[in-house]
Amino acid sequence: MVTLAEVARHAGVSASTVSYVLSGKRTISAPTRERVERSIRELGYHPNAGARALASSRSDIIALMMPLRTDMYVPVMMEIAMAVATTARAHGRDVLLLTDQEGPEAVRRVIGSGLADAMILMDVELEDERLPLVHEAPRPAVLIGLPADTEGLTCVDLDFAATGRLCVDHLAALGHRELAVIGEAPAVYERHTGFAERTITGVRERAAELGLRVLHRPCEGSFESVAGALARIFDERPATTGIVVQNESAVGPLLSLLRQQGKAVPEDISVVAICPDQVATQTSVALTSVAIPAHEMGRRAVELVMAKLGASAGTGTGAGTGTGAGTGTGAGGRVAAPPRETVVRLLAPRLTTRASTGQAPRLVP
Amino acid sequence: MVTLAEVARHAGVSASTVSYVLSGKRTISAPTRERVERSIRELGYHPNAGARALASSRSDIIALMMPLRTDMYVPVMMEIAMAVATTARAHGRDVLLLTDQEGPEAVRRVIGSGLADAMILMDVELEDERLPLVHEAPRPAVLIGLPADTEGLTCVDLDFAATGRLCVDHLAALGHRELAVIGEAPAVYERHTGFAERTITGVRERAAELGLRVLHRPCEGSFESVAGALARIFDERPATTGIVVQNESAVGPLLSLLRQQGKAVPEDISVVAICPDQVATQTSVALTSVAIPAHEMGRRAVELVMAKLGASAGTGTGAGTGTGAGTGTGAGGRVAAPPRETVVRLLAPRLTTRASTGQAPRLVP
DNA sequence: TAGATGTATCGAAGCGCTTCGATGGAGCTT
DNA sequence: AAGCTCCATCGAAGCGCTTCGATACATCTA
Repeated sequence: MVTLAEVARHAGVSASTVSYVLSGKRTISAPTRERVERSIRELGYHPNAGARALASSRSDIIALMMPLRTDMYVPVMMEIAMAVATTARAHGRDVLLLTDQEGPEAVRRVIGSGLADAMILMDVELEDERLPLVHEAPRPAVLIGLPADTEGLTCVDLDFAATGRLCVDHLAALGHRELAVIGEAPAVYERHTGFAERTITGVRERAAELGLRVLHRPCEGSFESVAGALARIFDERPATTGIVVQNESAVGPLLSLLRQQGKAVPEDISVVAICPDQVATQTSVALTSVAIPAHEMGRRAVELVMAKLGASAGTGTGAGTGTGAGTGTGAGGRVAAPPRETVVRLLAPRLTTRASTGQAPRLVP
Repeated sequence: MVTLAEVARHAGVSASTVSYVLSGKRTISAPTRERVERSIRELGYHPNAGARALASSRSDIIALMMPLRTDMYVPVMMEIAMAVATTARAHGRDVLLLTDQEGPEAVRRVIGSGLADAMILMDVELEDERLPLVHEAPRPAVLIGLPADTEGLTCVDLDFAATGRLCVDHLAALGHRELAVIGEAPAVYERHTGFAERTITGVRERAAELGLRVLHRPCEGSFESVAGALARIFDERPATTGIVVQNESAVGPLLSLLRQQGKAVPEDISVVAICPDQVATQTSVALTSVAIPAHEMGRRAVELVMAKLGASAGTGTGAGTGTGAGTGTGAGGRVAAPPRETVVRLLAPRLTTRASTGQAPRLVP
C-alpha cells in the first residue's frame, strides 16, 4: 500500500504538503499542487482511513440503524437506506449499516469507538429505547420518525397527520360522507411507532371538521385479513363509499375483493392509498395515493447530519453550515451536556390523483 | 473519550497488558484480567476504531455493495442485506453500505483505503465491470450471483437452473404437459444478470427431458403487462395448464386476471411462483413456490468472507464450512498475485407445495 | 545449584495521517 | 536598506492502538 510519505518523496515535497493538498486546509501553490496530484495518480495512492481517523478524530462515516423486521414498508426502508447512502457519498461520507438486532448498545459502541461521526436512526418508536443513549452521546444523531418527546432531538418524517387530513379532504371534495380506513397490522399499533396513530388522528380530525363519519380497522396484509376487515366495514357501515388504505400490502387484495363483490372502483367505492407510487401504478386500477417520500427522508436526514457536523462536503455542494446550539468545553471537570437544538422537519404529503377515486355515488339508503 | 492508557493506569497495569486482555493474543493471569475488565467496565471504555485499524491494519469492516435500482426483488435484497449485517456482527464485524452508484471505483477506494477488510458484491452481472477490480484487489471478495466466468472467484447464489427444473418436475408430476413461464422484465434480461436466463434454461432442459412444451414470456410487474403476457400465452398455447412465475410482482395481477377470466386456480391452471414465502402466502390462493433463500445467501456470503479472512469469530456460532465446488489452488511462483481458489456455492432450491397447484385438468382439445 | 523452560507482564517502536508552530523568501512600505 | 507582511512549505509532535522483543520471576531438570 502506498503511503503519504511515498507520495511526498515522489513529488519532492514534505508529507504535510501532501496532506494540505488533500485537505485544502492551507493554500498550496498551483505548481506544487499539480505535482503532488500527479504523484498521487501515478502511484495510485489512497489515504489510509484508519490513520486519517486516528489523526483527525473523524471517521467520515455515518451510521444508519435500520429495523431488522421486514413486516412493513420494506420498499420504503430500502429507498431510505439507498438515499442515505448516495447522499452521504455526495458529501464524501460512507455509511455503516447497523440493525436494531444489537439493541441500543450499538449506539454506544459505534459512537464510543469513534467508528462513526454521527447516527441516523430509522423506525423510531414513541418511547424508543435508543433515545437516552442518543441524548447522552457526544455525537449528532438524526431520527427518521417521531418519538413522543422530541425535545433536544433532530427528526425527519412525513407529516402523517397532514396525510390523513389530505386523504379526507380529497374524498370529501368528491362528495363522500362515509369513510373507512384500512389500517396497519395490529402489531404496528402495539409497537407504538406513532405514524399509524398520527395518520388516524389526522383523518378523524378533518372528518370531524367536515362532518364525515370514519371507521378504522387495523388489518394485516394477507388476503383473508383484508377480506375480514372489509366485511366488518360494510357490515357495520353499508353506506361506506370512500376507503383509505394505509397498509400498502393490503391494496392488491382490496381491489381483488371489491371486484369480486361487484363493487366497481371508483364508480361505487373510491380508494386512496398511502403507498409508494410503484405500488399505486401497478394495480389493476391505478390508485390515487399519497406516497411516502422515502428518498427525500433519507436525503434530508443526511443533510441534517451534515449540518450538525458543521461540514462542507467532499464532492458535494459547497458551503452551508447550519449552526447548531453551542459548543462549550468547560474548564475543569465534567461539564453538563450542552443543551441541544430541537429540529423537527415534517415533510408535506402530496396526493396524486389516479383512477381509483371519483364522485361519490348517489346512495339509496 | 477514555483511552487504553487510562484503563491501564486505572487497573495498575501497562497498556500492552490491557491490549492483550482485549485481544486474547497472549495469556493474562485471571486476577489481572479481571482487574482490567473491571476498569474497562467502570470507565466505559471503547477501543478507538481508527487507532486499532491503523495499528493492526484491519478495520473489522466488511463492505456490502448493493444495487441502487429498486425495480426488482426489493424484499430479497433487503433480506440479504439484513442477513449480512447480523451475521457480520455475530462475527464481530461491521458492515459498510455501498451502492453501485459510485461505480466500480468504489471497490478500489474502499479496499485501497483500508476502510474495509473484504467486500460482498450483490447483483452481479454476467460481465460485471467490478470483476477486474475484484481480481486485482489485495482483499477477499464474495459475490452474490454468478458472473459468466467464475475462475478465481467466490460466489454464492440460489441454483436457479435447479429451481427451473424443480418447478417443471412439480408440474409434470401433476400431469401438466403445456407450461408457460412469466419471466422477469425485459430490462432484467438485457442487463444480463444471469439468474433469469439460468432459470429458463433449467425449465427448458427438464421440460425437454420430460417431453413438455414451454412458452416463455418476459413481463413487467404491472397489471397491464401481466395481462398482455397472459393473453399472448393463451392465444398461442390455449392448452397451457401450468404457469411458472418468476417475476414476483406479477403474482398478484396474475391471480386477479385468471379469476377474471374464469380460470380457477388450481382446478384449471396451476401456478408455481419463485418468490418470498411472505408473498406466496398473502395472495388470495396461497402459492406453491420456490423461495429465494435470501437470508441464507447473506449469511453464507459473510461466512465465506470470514473463511477467506482466516478469522475465528467474535460472539459467533462455531459452525462448519461445507466444501465447495472448489477448483484447485495453482501452485505457481510467489511473484505475481497468488492464484485464488474458485468457490461456487449454489444453494439447493426448495419447493413448498401450497394451494395453487393441483392435478392437470383433462383437456378437450 | 546452574541451567533450561515457561509464564505473566512491561517498554518501546511504530502504524500513516493531521496539524500547529516555525522558517525562509518575495514583495511591500517608509 | 531596514523593517514588515504574506505566502508557501517544512518539521515534528502526537492521535490510541498493536505487537515484538525484553524482563523478572517461578518452576522444573539434571
